[in-house]
Amino acid sequence: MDSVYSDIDSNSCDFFPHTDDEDSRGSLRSASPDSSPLCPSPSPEPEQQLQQQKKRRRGRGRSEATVQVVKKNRRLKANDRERNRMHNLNDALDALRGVLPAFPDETKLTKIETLRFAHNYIWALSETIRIADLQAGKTGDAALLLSPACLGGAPSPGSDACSWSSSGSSSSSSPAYSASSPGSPSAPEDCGYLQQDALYGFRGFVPGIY
DNA sequence: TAGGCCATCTGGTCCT
DNA sequence: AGGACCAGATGGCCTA
Repeated sequence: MDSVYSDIDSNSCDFFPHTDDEDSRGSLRSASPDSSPLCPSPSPEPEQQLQQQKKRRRGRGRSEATVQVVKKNRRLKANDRERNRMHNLNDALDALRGVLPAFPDETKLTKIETLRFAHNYIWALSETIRIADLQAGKTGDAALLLSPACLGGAPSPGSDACSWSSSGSSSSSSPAYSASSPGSPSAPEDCGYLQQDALYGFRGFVPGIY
């Protein structure tokens, strides 16, 4: 709309130097503070001050300029909160990127890629567990395909604690990216893509749930 | 240069 | 009333 705040915002990213109270007190000297209608300005100008005071009494207790400044300050404060909120969101996304298996020599995942990859990854892990359970039930062998550390807490960022070993054969350290839609809860019985096809294909992944 | 991604601003809505 | 959350708009940066 207007670029009034563009300069201000670039300078107010790191901190918000003053509060609403400070603003209403400090920058509203032209318009008298709303908190003290009975206390006139120290140097009463004859005509304009009287008119402003009349305006104040007529209105809701605040002059137009005061309302504008208060609005502007609220907006700046809201901008600051929104900025921090988005920073927190980005921090959480970074933490998620750190937990996910890293691409081999690839650029940082975008936001949407991170979310989709995490979705696929969780789904693939759960599939692995499911298959492991099935196989364990068949053979009576309780061999786990994933280390218990992978099943319990979150792996430390960048660690290999959850190295991909869905079958133990052709795993390498590559993550699994399901190119098919993992949104479907019913996974196909043939889970070979967990080791192969699912890898590196998620950028073309068309999610069904987004 | 077009398109994708991102950061930020902004106004609206909901919640406490 | 104020804060959190959300979605749309906008402009900058980067890459194919």
